[in-house]
Amino acid sequence: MVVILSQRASGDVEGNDLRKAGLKVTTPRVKILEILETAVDRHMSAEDIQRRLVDLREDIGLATVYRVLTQFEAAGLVTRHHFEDGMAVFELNAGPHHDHILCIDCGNVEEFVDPQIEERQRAVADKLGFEIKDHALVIYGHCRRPNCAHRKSTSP
Amino acid sequence: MVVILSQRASGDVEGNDLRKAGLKVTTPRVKILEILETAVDRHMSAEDIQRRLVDLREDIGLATVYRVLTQFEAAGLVTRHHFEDGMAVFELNAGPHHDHILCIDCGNVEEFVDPQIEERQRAVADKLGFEIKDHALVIYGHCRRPNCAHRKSTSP
DNA sequence: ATGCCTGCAAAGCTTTTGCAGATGC
DNA sequence: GCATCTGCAAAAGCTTTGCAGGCAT
Repeated sequence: MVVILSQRASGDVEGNDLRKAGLKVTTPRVKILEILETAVDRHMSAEDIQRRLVDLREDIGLATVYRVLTQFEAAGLVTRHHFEDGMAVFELNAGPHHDHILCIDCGNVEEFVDPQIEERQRAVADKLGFEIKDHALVIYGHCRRPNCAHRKSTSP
Repeated sequence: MVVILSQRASGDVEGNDLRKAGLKVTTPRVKILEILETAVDRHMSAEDIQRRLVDLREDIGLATVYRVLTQFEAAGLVTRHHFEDGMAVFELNAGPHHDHILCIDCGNVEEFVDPQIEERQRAVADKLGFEIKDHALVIYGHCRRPNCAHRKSTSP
């Protein structure tokens, strides 16, 4: 017996996500969603994504990338982060909330959740009389990856 | 007996801070430092500061404000934050490290430190093999100030 | 068929930079 | 007096918007 595990025509699952979000299923949207789903680095800037599109021989303008990402954000499909380098990065919303720790040298981004931190934040907000809507915790540091400082050397 | 508590000619303390930072004591620098020291809201954007300068009848260009703030940042006098609204805000470095909680409605920013959060961050970084250089935690929410939603109504 | 999308180009916003004149030391 | 600093204007980078044509439904 053979079980077909991932019978997914191109645009199938993505199409459903898009339709659920009330968006027409178009090439730019499907492609961008695919890129975000299959990205090695889950945190991409608009330019990163467009570079990827160019690689894939997709003729999609940067303006469209921004428009699509903004729509995705509104639909809750992606989250927009502003790390300290000014440029916005987008991340597919899969799995629950998490925070980020990123390497100053190579740009490596890792995700984590710490229940105690989450808990203490609620306590702090409570004490100060705030009703938490959202929060962003980013730790900056140096990672110990073998190929770290990679980006440092290629773009000095 | 009379003790003179704050015998500070204009530019006195600021001048020392500036000289210590290796910066010439000039009008723009002194004024901007004064504004940051006396600000009700310790977190100001470049534009906020320039508006203040205009109020004080100081003819100082926005470019200079940015230049001075960048120098102050390099000298460790101020910290530049990028909250999620895109515009950078600057804060005078007084007192130890702290995190921020800010109101989505009125822009009210409060500061806090939570030893447990700090501690857990070190633990997380350690587990993931990062050497922490810095971190930014911002909680976004709704505050319960009597005059909250103030900014919401003035700039809709 | 029609109303939502896209590409292109142009504008918008914050921030930076070049240059000639001004200013602190 | 000389190097540093400032003001102005122009440029730069990221992101958004206007418009005419294209595409999904």
